[in-house]
Amino acid sequence: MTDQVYRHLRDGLMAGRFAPGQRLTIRDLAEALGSSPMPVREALRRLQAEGAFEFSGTARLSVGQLCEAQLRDVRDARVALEGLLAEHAAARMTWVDDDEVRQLYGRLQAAADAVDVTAYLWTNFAFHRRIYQIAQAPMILGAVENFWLLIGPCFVLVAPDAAHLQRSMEAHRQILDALLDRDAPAARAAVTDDIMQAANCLSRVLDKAAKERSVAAPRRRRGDIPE
Amino acid sequence: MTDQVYRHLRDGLMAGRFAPGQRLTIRDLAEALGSSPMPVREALRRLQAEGAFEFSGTARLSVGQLCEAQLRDVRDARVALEGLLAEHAAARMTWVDDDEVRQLYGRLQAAADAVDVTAYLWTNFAFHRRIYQIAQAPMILGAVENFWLLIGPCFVLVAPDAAHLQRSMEAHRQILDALLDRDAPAARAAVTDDIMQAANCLSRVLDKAAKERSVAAPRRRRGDIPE
DNA sequence: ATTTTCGTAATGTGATCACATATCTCATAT
DNA sequence: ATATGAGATATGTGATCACATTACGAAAAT
Repeated sequence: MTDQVYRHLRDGLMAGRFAPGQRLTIRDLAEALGSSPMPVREALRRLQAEGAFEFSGTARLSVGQLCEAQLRDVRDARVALEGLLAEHAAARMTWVDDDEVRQLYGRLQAAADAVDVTAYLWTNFAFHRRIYQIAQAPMILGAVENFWLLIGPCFVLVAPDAAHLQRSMEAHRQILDALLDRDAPAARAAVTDDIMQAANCLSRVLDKAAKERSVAAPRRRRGDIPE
Repeated sequence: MTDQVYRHLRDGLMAGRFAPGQRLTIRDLAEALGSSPMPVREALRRLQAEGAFEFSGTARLSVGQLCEAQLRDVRDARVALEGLLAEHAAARMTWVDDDEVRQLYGRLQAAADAVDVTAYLWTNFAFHRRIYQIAQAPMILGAVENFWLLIGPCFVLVAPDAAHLQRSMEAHRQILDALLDRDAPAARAAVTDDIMQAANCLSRVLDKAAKERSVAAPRRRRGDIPE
């Protein structure tokens, strides 16, 4: 049942149901999930190991939040790893995979048109995951999913930007085309574009948010919640 | 105190003090470390999340072991990630770092000459870690260290191969030279060589071990320990 | 009105216990 | 001698409890 809690939290993270820095308590989560605190503790330790949550040393548990430098690191690592997976996927792709990837692309387009951010986030990860599974390199995919876990909460902030969703769909279209053409270099390039675009958009949004916050709340009071 | 247990196990893993597939029990570890089973459980769950241990679903806990395909994945991921870190390290390197890296190189050479495998493994990771810290990309370094955790136990098998140790030192010499020259492409190439060489050697040793095992013990009895 | 201080409530941590289940051992049958 | 089966042991899991520490909030002093 620890796994059940783990899945729930992991899925919630990727779907953007947690805000960066949001505070949680083990007991509340346990009650919400109808279990004892113990499985929640173990699941949280596991997610802490993956960097998704932070046990702030002292009686404080919160959703992890990434600074600018960390976002840059994640972006670089994703470009390296997902680029590799995209190449392999293009090389190993068979006609059976074509339909599934096309179908996922369609669902992604639908979510983008409906501007349903949670659905878009979820489908986006499913789209990429399905592609990378074709590469048949589960260890690398695991590392990549760990990074997704970290940026999941951040992407909620990008949500309201409908323009980014459509721009992102262009990159996804290029990924799809490259895969259907079995063009490995093009697949890597398209995935790189997608990641870089998302990172740029996120960086812009965070900058703006930081500015607004510094104007609205120039100094922090004692009991202020970090986010 | 969970962290204490975690560090102990993690260090032991990297130093090659655990054999792939080796079976463990929570209670034994707790007794050996002088704590209750609880911290051990949490530390193990954390290490399971990183793939270092396997909770075989059912009352079975063992050190993770990698098959050939997984070793290939880890190799590819390491080339991608550590190559990136090596480039950044060469770019950001200052004269202060030169001495430290040189010193670590000296200790590595000493361990190689003494054919002290545990010391060599440990110093090898310290050498690479120190270099990658210069890259100032802790998220990427974290992912890389996770991979080290997985291959740590495997490298014990390579231990007896003194020839590999000296060959590996040539690659390390090239890494050192590239860094001192602030030559990013050369640093990446040298690190790639190092990783590929180690992977090849490991692959050879595992092939040979598999063959010997299939000859020596053609069929497995009921109570046999997998390794 | 702001800052400081102190008391209370809450939270993570560790320990112990009970339980379901798989594993191991030994006896038995072939 | 080997294979099979049943009893006993051991192991991971979950729950509950006690505790140290910390964060929170109200009250008081400036």
